[in-house]
Amino acid sequence: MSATPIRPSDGELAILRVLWSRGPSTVRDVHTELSKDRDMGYTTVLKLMQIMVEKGLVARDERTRSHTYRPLQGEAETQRCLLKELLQKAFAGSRRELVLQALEAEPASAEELEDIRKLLNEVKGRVR
Amino acid sequence: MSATPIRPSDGELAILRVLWSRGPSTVRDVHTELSKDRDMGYTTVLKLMQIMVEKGLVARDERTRSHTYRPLQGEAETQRCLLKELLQKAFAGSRRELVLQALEAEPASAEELEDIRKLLNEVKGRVR
DNA sequence: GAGAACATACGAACCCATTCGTAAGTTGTC
DNA sequence: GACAACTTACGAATGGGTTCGTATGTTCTC
Repeated sequence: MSATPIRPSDGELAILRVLWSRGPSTVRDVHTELSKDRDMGYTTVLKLMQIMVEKGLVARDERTRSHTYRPLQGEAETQRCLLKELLQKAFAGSRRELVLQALEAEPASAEELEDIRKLLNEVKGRVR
Repeated sequence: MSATPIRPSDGELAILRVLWSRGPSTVRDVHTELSKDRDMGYTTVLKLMQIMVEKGLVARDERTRSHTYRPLQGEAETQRCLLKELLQKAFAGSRRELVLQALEAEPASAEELEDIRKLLNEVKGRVR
């Protein structure tokens, strides 16, 4: 049983994504990774990660000189949390509408649709 | 051809939802409607709607004493805008993952899944 | 016409997320 | 040991969104 996931801010989410893909990392690691996209200072990332510790989004191992951080909630879990929020705020809770707009957001390719159809069957199999 | 939709904030989205469902409305209308859920002052809604005019989210008709406001972008359009943003920020652009987590966010009922399956077929028909 | 009720306008305060400069401590190198 | 490189800690500025008090003007009612 896990606690209800904490909703990360945009910046926090970006950091979490690095941690999910890289595994436990130092501030330097994360900063290096994020610097590929945006341009941000080292201490900015540090500060953000410190805040994330307070919030309980990540845990910090201080045994090494450069502290290493690891995520405390999973990627799927966090995605569902964010999705659920958007579902309520913008779709009045209608998942059908959400999926519809997700598919129409940009023209979907035939493969993509086929892929999702398979997915649907799997989920369906689990329900009955 | 319409301009790219403007991303509304949470408060703005709540107001837009009222306008979409009620049609052109006054500040009083919107405030009355929103008050059913949250507890917010009249001038708060007014201020927010004034800002929305500046942003180009709504248009204001000042011919009547109580100005009436109407949305300048559609609901589906706005939903896609928000969804697209989340898709990039939390799902690395993978719509498959997004749909998966949407379906697993809460146990989906069999009807709901069937509903979405039909939806998928429709979209599919449009592609080929 | 006086007063109540209602409308808009606007400035100020507040919260949260983000950003970064600077200080201070640790490690490593010569 | 001195200096460079690196690390964490922390305070402060900034910006967007939200909230609301107050001022001011208009309409309605008696």
